[in-house]
Amino acid sequence: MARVKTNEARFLGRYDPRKYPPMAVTVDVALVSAESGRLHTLLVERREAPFRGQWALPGGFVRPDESLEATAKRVLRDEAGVHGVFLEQLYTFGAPHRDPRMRVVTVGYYALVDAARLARHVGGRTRMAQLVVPWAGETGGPVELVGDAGEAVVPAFDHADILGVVVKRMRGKLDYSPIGFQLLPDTFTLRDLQEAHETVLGSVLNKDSFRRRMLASGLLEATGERQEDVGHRPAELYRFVKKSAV
Amino acid sequence: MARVKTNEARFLGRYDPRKYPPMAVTVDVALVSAESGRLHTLLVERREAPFRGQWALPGGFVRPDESLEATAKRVLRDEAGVHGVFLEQLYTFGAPHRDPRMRVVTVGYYALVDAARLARHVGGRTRMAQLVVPWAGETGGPVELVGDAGEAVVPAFDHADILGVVVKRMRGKLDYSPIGFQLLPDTFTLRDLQEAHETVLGSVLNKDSFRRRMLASGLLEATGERQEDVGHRPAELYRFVKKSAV
DNA sequence: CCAAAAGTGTTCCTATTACACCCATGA
DNA sequence: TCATGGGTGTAATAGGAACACTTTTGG
Repeated sequence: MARVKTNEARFLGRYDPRKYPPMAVTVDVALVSAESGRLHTLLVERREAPFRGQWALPGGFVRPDESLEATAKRVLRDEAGVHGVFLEQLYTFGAPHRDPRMRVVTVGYYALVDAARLARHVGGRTRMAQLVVPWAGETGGPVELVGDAGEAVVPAFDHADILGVVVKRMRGKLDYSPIGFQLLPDTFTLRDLQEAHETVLGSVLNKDSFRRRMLASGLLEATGERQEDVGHRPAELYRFVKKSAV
Repeated sequence: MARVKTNEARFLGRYDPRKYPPMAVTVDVALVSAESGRLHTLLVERREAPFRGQWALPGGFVRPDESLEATAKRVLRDEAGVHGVFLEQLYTFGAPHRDPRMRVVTVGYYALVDAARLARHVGGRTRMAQLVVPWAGETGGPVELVGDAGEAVVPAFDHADILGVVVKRMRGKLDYSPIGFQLLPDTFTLRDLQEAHETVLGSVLNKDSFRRRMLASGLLEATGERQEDVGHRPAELYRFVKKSAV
């Protein structure tokens, strides 16, 4: 055992990492929200080549002593100004020439926030773009991005593909995982929640069964408060509660 | 607003990819099969430090002009001797000190084969180990590995964690994705298929509803042939057919 | 003829869907 | 009082689970 350790120590001392092909690892984060039937994401203007002047997902190189998730959190904080949101690893993209500078493998993450919070952090070098999904269900493929005026926004790198995987993942998880709540503020009505689900899925849902399914899930807690100034009967406001283990 | 800009400016100033210490990207592949209620995976003996003499998943560095999936296929071919099997990206592991040599980010893949085919490629520097899953459902966590004699096998690196994610992923996908077939030879009985599912899930399934569910899925095609020499009524042999788009 | 496992028809149960109707609010 | 959407009770339906039963082989 000591022998092995000694051998390993000697090996590590002689080890030269530079003989391996240079490769960079980045993390790109798709920050997504849903509002009035539309999915949005936050983009950052690139100030340097490649793709200078184009819009890209918030992202950055992984630092030597930083975990992948820590990189994602840092990027979200520094480039998008948000923290404490739902964040999950998505997929890793490593096509040889996806970055013209050098070989860059990027680990894609996606994060979910409510629309108001996303809008609060737009400005300067960042903007929002709407996701238009040109495929149904979980077919998959890149998404199209359009700006406020309906103009096409062509993202840098393979970020349209990354966003496509985000939508596919969200559609897949929505049924069995409480990610819909992540797109809403702290309190929300059942209709808000249903709209968020419909926006992600790109299809309409049955009102009654959706209500019952959500209430039966045990993930919702009535706040006792109601909407105000809504021009019709005000809906109950609910809060998301983590399902407690039995 | 100005605050955000300042952050971004600092961010840009700090980021010069050339300054960074080298980072390596590897691909590790968990080749899994199921037989008589047990999940197995193929391990390779490490001939060099770190973890010299220990057992690890087949893996290797991503080459400069090689996609991640190409690396996975090469590793499967060169180290495990199999090709043309189900292969899917799993998750990317990048904890800072998971490899003592240097910072190594590894993209985990998993591949599925039938047990006979896995056994055919064992020998020399490779062995099989049984996966023992110490958690129920999709709780998650590392798995334990045991050899033929029941002895514990401690894998190198974080490979026990990777295998844990494999099992969790398989359990999640089994219901809505035709991955069960990938664990079986070209023709198989419905009981074989049910056993494979039960092995992955770690729980027993209802015979009748499993049969009907599988036959209704349209993914199975009766070959017209039957088992031979089985000591009881021989079962129909089925074949997996890709669901054709309407 | 018996044991063992394949395969099938029927019923039960549960969860979703669909429909109908009442409720509460602003205008 | 009307329009609008929230909220609820009830019936219809689909799919899985459970059970009983028949079928087909080897011994």
